[in-house]
Amino acid sequence: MSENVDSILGDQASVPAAAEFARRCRDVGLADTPQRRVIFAALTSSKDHPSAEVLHGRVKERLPRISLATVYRNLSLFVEKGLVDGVATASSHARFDANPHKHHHLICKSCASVTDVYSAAYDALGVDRLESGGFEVQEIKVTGYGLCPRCKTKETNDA
Amino acid sequence: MSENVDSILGDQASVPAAAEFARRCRDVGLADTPQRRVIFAALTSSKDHPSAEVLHGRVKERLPRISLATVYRNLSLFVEKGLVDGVATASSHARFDANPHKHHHLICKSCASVTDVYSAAYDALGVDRLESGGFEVQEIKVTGYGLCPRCKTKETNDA
DNA sequence: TTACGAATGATAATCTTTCCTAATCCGGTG
DNA sequence: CACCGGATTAGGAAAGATTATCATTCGTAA
Repeated sequence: MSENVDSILGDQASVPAAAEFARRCRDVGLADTPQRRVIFAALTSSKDHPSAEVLHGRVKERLPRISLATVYRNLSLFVEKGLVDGVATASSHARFDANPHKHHHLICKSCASVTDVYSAAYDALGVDRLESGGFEVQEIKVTGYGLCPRCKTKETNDA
Repeated sequence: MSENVDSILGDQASVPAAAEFARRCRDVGLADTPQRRVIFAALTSSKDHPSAEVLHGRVKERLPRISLATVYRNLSLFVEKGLVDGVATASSHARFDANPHKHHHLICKSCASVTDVYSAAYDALGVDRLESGGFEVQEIKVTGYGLCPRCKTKETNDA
């Protein structure tokens, strides 16, 4: 493991950033590995929103032997632990409904079930409260993540 | 094509529903095919939010020869045309950022680019305006879909 | 430094999308 | 109401993307 892991962030920032990352890993119960340092650093220095594959390409410049699976695995872990933010753009692994009324969704983090919800308060805000920088917003989706009633009681009993 | 396409919805409802579906297809420029009728009917009669694969299983009871690709293709078309609603539950085809500030996303329907946005108005509403039926909401994501500045000017020129 | 649990890399399995060709749908005609 | 022609669609297979598995290596705390 001889690559200079930190230089992605630039040499001044690298040492504090590495220490900060190590601390955040410890906080959420993840080991501080070179691969994770590089993945996180590459994402931090990305201005776009790269996909796992694109990020893998960037990371490989520093760690040529890193596996694509490692990138997928850790991005997903980072999202789960709240270290990074993920957006699903395409329809993959999607779930569908034909409910014709305007509604939003609640997704259970534990069992992945989906529930329809209605919220006049959110609908009232509308599109223009989210527009910025010339982006024309046509539709807004609000999604809540948490625990469905069934999983909530289950978690309580486990603890 | 001898299967009884409409009976999924029950015999009383079937005839009006079929005509209604044909009309909606015409409105959005899609041909009215047996496969689409069955897919849509199966989704309409589903109380859960089935995935493409699950729905394919249900549809196959009526059209045993229907291809999984057809189900994926048409669900995606239905979402695009607004006939049904889709939710991305897993991380597939996801895009990532390490922006540590609370933010939401704008997704361009044309080029799929992702932009960060901040909205005090939406953040102010908070979690409880979306809770219902005992679901414990821990986090809310607001996503806007539309046209980014670059694609907006492009569309204008095309038309 | 050691020992144990966790993470990586490689590959296989799974899921989703795309491509290509033959069949089907739709509007206008006879 | 059956038929024709152009455009759209379905099926099947192949490509692409994501996830799971497993032996080996690594990180961490004592």
